[in-house]
Amino acid sequence: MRTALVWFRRDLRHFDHAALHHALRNAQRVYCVFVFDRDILDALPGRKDRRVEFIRHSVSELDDALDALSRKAGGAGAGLLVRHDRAVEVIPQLARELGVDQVLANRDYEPAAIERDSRVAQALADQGIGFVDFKDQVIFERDEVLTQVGKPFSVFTPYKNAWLKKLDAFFVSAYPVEKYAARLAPRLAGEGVPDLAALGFEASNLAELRMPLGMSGGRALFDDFRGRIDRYKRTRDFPAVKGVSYLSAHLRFGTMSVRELAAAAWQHGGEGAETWLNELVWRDFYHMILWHHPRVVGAAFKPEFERVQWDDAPELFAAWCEARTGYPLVDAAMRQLNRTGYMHNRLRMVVASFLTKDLGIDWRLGERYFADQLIDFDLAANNGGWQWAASTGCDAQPWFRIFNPVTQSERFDPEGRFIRRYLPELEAVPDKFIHAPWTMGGIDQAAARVRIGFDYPGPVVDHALARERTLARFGVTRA
DNA sequence: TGAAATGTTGGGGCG
DNA sequence: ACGCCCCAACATTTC
Repeated sequence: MRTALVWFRRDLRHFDHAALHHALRNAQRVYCVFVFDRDILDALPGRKDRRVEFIRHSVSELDDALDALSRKAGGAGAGLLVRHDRAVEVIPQLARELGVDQVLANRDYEPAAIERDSRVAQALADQGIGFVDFKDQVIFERDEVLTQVGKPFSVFTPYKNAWLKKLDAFFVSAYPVEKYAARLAPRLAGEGVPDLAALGFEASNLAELRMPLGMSGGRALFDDFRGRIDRYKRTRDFPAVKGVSYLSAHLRFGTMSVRELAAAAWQHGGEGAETWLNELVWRDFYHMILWHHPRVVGAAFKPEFERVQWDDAPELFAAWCEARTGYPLVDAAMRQLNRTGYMHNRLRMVVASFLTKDLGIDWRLGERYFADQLIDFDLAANNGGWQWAASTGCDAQPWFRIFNPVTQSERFDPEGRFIRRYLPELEAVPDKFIHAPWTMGGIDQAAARVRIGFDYPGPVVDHALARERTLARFGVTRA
């Protein structure tokens, strides 16, 4: 192979990169491209989108990093080709213009991406250009971890056991790119990373959030987390505490390498690191499930749950989205999501349980809302998480397991610190009432300077009543 | 990666 | 001292 084109998608880094590694090793000249795909961008719900900014920033950092990588290896510098177009058209066109022999990319397991890649591969094949893809974004993919009878797992724990048993240094070793980096093609004249406006977007509040972006941001977050990983198991469920890694968006966009993270956790050992590694296994699990069962996009994994009749309750759904359910932990969580594009994982479970089991609303509506809002949105993990909470998924929680939003609040935000961070109107409410402020009498409300039903809503549903309705609703799955 | 209802046990108050 | 009752604490079952 003489020349190659590496197509970056959700792997926005210049290190430990499967496709880049293979391209540099096997071709004499390697071009790199990123496409702001109009098929994706044009379908986004708004013209302010934190993800587009995250990507744009990360692409820009990648562009610089490729240049530095080339120079360090004695090359003449390099850069990323950036296009704002339909990927299905521009990739084959660019490959032809550059005269490459092969296009290389890292595998994506989402149905739409599989369809896109197969169309690109066909168009390339028509021009006599090869297309190859590599495992990069997970540790084990597709059929790599199977049951003893050779079938894909649908229960997490045995999957995890098999996954851990199979793990060894080989599967987490990095794909080095330094040795042949001088083969990166020199930067072409007139190339550059478009600004946000050129992409048709406006600035969101991402800059004020001071979220660490790009490879450097992922690195900084991981360096910080390594110092806390031993406490992960004890602290991860408390949203007011800095207990989790905050690396989800970096795993989503590949600004960190999952191999490096898994290797570090594996080598570190101890219950904190093991618990965190477990979360990376969940990620592999849901990607594996999505690849084997693409029908979970839009349908319950367990068919009998398609019989569940969800309520059509647009007012309640709006109250959930807009953080005015009257349950402080739910509302604080939804405000965190709306304001930052992120939500703590414990709270994702709480609000998902609340939407499906307290409000009786179809999990697909919640899934779609998260898909629109989350900066770390990943189809496989989001769908898996929602179906888990709604009890419709593989290895989901049992349908009669219904979170009590007040108990969850008492348990995981005992002093209401997280609640007050996002609901300043409850600032002066005493701890005793912070989880269920509607239980305050007039005197207490006056003392707390909040009028329930005016400054802060009363509960939109009664939990005990909603629980009974949900048990009845799910009864249809029995027979 | 629950919660609520129901069942059991045992200490202490009390006639 | 004894039995009875209450009820908190814990365990088990059910959804």
